[in-house]
Amino acid sequence: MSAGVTASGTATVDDDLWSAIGDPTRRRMLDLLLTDGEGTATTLSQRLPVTRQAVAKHLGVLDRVGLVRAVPAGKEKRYRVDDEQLARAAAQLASVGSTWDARLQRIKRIAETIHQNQQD
Amino acid sequence: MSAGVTASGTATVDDDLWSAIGDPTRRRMLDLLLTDGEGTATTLSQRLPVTRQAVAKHLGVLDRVGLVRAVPAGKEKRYRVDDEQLARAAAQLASVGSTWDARLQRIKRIAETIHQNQQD
DNA sequence: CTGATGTGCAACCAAAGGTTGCAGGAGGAT
DNA sequence: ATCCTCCTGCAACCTTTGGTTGCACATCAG
Repeated sequence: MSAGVTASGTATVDDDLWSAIGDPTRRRMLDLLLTDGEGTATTLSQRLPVTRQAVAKHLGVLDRVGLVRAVPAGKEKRYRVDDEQLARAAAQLASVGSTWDARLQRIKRIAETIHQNQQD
Repeated sequence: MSAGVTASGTATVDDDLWSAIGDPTRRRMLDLLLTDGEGTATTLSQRLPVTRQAVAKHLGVLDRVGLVRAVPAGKEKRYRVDDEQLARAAAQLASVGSTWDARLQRIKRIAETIHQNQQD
């Protein structure tokens, strides 16, 4: 059930990764993990408007796509961001963004060309 | 129902816009609209693995956040991408991506500093 | 051992993406 | 005007997913 390529075959985006970072709560969790260095389901839930169990599920999702790694420490289970995977995710975000920008530019350019030709 | 700022107060991301572009089907619809220039619920659904009704709902969402604009043309209702809004969305994607990158860099730098201090 | 604290699992709820089915409006052909 | 076709819009329904509550189990501190 992974993904690959969009309908137009340009973006080459991993849908699993996207849906993982598409959720606002998960994005905030990543933010917290980045700033704090690490965190458990309990500590994260204290700084978020959701319950510990919800956070635990999200951590499961993030762990499954590899954005986060669990480090069991006795009683608790500390989670830390996987740098490489997050970098990959960030790259994909930037990629899609710049793809859109590029197309918008191209469209604008074409529009201007048409405008010029009509003036001839 | 808008949004604003993440838990750490850094990103300033519009959650409505994010959730709009977070859906893979909607992203592909935007792709198609960008490449084709315009499209109706029917034409888009023909090039996507979902039904016309599903596409119509997505167009509703995209229209609500302003990423797309409807242009009634007699029998059919043509949709076109709103350039400014999509540019805004692209900027936000790039913003979050670069924020993550920056934090990863900072963490890496700190780690290296600690490593150095330990060697003293 | 006893009491906190942290985790894990299960049942349950609501919202969202998706489907089928059907009624209705706009054009083209006769 | 009529009929047929095509596209849209609305409603009911299913499934997944983000979220909750509740409870059982494990681990550390006293």
